[in-house]
Amino acid sequence: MKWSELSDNWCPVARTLSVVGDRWTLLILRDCYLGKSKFEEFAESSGMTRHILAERLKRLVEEGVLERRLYSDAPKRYDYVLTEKGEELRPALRIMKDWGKKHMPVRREAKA
Amino acid sequence: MKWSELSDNWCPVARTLSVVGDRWTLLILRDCYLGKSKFEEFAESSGMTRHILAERLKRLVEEGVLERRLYSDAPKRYDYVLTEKGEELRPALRIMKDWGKKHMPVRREAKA
DNA sequence: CCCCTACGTTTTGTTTTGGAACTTATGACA
DNA sequence: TGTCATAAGTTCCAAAACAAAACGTAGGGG
Repeated sequence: MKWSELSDNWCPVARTLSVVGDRWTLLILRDCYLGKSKFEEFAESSGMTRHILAERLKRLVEEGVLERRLYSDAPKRYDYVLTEKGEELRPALRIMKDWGKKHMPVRREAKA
Repeated sequence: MKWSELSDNWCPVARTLSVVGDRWTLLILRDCYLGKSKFEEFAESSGMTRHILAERLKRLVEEGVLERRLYSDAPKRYDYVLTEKGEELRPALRIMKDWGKKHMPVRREAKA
């Protein structure tokens, strides 16, 4: 089965994961919860490639998790802010943060 | 940046995601929370390929999220059960379930 | 004019995934 | 004895996703 077919799965967990259950997407949300909103901020903070970042942002906007907002007219610049729908995933990230702190100690040097 | 380098990130969310933040892994955990434990159960329930399933189970065992358990001597058969570490991610899945119910309605026919 | 910022897109080569067939060990049936 | 079924994987190959780096675009500042 392809991942893309998951958005109509009977299981609500699967449908949620069809939006945020890939590599990187939840890291974008983490940055949003930390107050970041700009493309360059996400790119630098997460270490993901600009290619993938652009794709994921597009999808998050399509799904109504983020909103693309014009914040500068000249030159045209857009950033990304959480919608209410996006805010409601915050508790899940909080649990992952606590779980990581407890169960996933850093072994080598931190990189980013 | 490669995904595999994420396990030593400074951010505990990133470290958590280095284990469960890919396509399919959280779906395995969902099945575990629903009481499933067998390879064939996971394969059928999630719709993922056996190839990927085997890889993900191996990783979850390595990370101490699941435990591989001999449940039949002849023929040798193994299944997978949650450790305490694995149990502690359950609340995150619960949030995703609620989020999916609220924000991700099924559009077409359910498949699996 | 030329360089800087910032949000992307394109290109190229590598890695991961999807799908299906195959393996191994055993029990059940006839 | 031979054939079928079960269950946990493994192997193969083509297709899709990804990483890295360069390029594009639309101003602003010196």
